[in-house]
Amino acid sequence: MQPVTQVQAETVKAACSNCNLRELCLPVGLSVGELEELDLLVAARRTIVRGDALFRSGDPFTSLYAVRTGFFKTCLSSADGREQVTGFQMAGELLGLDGISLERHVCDAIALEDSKVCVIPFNDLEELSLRFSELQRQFHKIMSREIVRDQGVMLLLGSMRAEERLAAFILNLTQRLHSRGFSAHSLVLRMTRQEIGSYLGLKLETVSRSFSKFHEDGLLDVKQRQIRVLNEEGLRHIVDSSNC
Amino acid sequence: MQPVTQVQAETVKAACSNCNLRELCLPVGLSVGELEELDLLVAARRTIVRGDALFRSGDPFTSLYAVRTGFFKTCLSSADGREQVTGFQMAGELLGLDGISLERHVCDAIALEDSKVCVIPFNDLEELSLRFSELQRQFHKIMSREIVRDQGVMLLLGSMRAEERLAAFILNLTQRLHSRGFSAHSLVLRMTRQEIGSYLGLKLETVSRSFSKFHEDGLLDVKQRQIRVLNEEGLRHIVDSSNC
DNA sequence: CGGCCGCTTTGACCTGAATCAAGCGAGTGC
DNA sequence: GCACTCGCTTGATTCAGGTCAAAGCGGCCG
Repeated sequence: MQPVTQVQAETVKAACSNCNLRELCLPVGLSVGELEELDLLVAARRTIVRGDALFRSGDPFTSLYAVRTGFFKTCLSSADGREQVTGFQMAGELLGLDGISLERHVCDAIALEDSKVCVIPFNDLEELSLRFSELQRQFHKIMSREIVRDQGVMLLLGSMRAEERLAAFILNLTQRLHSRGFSAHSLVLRMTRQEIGSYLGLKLETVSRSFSKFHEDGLLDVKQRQIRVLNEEGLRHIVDSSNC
Repeated sequence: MQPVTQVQAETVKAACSNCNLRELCLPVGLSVGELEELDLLVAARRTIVRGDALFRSGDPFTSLYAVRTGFFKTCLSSADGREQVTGFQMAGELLGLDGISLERHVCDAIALEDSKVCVIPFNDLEELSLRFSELQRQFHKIMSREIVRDQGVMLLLGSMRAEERLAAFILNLTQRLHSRGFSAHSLVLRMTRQEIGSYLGLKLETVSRSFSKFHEDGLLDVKQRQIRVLNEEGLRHIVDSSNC
């Protein structure tokens, strides 16, 4: 089996076909044969140390990146210096979709902890998805999911109040962590209050105060970045109790 | 030429290959032969009268829609009754991308004036784009553009003040209308203050007050829904004068 | 060990936008 | 032509969240 023997140890371990993230990532629904071809395509890995950029706004777009381990933020900087965190990405999530449109990235992707990504050369991916309709379909679903996610954030930013936003954010994080095999109740925030605030359209003080409020109300245990959800139902109730 | 003779008069007129929107729409970059195949695919048109839905949240997803004439809003309704307008679409823009992910639409698309759309069966589109890499590429770019657009809205909602949001909105509308051959200075709003407010995360009174302010300051001529941009540079200055 | 620095919390105060309320204007139907 | 409705404007008031300021908490490095 040439394809396997010619790659290095780390790479073999990281192949899509035996990656424990494959049910969350691009390979969903692919056959064994298709997976093997995808393995060939996703040859390169990259390690990004905390604080470094995977790509920056203006960089030529060549590849998509699948997060293997670690945690990222994406942020948009407008001409006048405004910065908006547009998302946080964890294992199994795809980065770089923004770049397809203009063949340049339009946002920055910054590692919030030491991270590893699989590099997916986009031309190769497009070519492969000309042959594998399942891959094409899965890729379209991923892009569409991103659009739906963004619209959800628009709903949050456009119509929720501070505590509702934070509650929704925490629930979203725990749910995503849970589906990756982590606890549904305990989490360690990888981002600052500032970054949470930017994402949620709030100032860091407001984020901090809302955390304190949740703590007082027995919904959360908050110790700096260590969060423990004590009353998930209560959080859920905050999110959709708004206009009643 | 069978393909042409077998379709009806209206349809011939509306074929992608001689549609005046083709430079804005899906066919960008396609060859003549590819365009002809696309014509066959986009067989159906639909007329939607003002106030009616093209699709609604929960509807099974079967097709994308390209706006031929008219004007739409898309809006997301959350479980608890919140409503958020997530976008306004005009000629040449694609509707329905949200549905790919779950094979159901997750938002409503409502016609704000009597409108016509081309119906693009999604399975056929995916199949055709297995054969035409240019079509596939163009489709990916359109999806990516939508992601970038949504992130721009997130920036707006997350970090701009009321008047900045409205100024950005007006500039965006005029720019899109202009690139469709309309005046860059005069426009007729197809949506209510309420709908603008929902899109911008503001209450209708705030939208109205901001319009009045722009009028006082000589930036706009506002007569109900008739808008005339008097000082585009001034509007632009408002948008990016925020945090200086 | 001690001091520095970045992040977070908390308090006091301020303000931009929401809310509440009234009236206007333009279409629409009778 | 008149009443009705719907959307828009404008004013008065309120309040959620922003701003400014100070102090606490770790972690890191010399």
